[in-house]
Amino acid sequence: MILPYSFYSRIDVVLIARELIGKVLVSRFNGITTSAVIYETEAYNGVIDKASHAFGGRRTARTEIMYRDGGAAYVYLCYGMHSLFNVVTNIDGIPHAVLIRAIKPLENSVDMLKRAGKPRLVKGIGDGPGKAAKLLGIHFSHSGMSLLKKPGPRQDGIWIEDRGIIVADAAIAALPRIGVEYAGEDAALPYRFRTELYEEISDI
DNA sequence: CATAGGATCGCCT
DNA sequence: GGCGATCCTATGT
Repeated sequence: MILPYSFYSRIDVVLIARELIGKVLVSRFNGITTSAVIYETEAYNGVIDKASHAFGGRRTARTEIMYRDGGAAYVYLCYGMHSLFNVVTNIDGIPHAVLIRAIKPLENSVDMLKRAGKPRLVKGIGDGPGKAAKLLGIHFSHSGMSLLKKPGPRQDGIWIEDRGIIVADAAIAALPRIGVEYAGEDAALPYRFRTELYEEISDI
């Protein structure tokens, strides 16, 4: 089933980041539907989180998306070349987000390989936030799209499904986030979640 | 208007 | 492990 508003609108972005492990991220662009299992995420805890783009209540044209009601895509350009895909959580006015850091291709991997410019599936193909977004064809111009409804077969869209995959807490490591050294004491918070279960390229 | 720097990646050694 | 790519975004004058 597609994850509903009630999943995204909750107050605990760290819990949501953990629960997104094992969920299936799906995109449909130009009639091509691709999907992948999420196996690494990071929580960004709004205005009190020094690592967040919304720290201190900062509002700009870019970060405005994060202040929206839960269930929207926040996609931004990093290092001038990588689109990084985030899920907006919490309710209108509270800028929580979860960065999707790693995915394992599921359906239509051939199309994902084309996007990645790779000849075949290899370990690590979707390991990294820039690579994950690229595999699914997600671009920073898609920032603000709703994740709450499946598009029609000819419509573009991004959504997340729960397909009943259960990942035990014991299989999920809580780690410090990557690339946020500037965030002072918040850099050490265990807001990154990762499981090794989907790192290998094989059937699920 | 000018500028510094970034929630990264891939290739090189 | 080091470095260059590459350009938007935020901030400051």
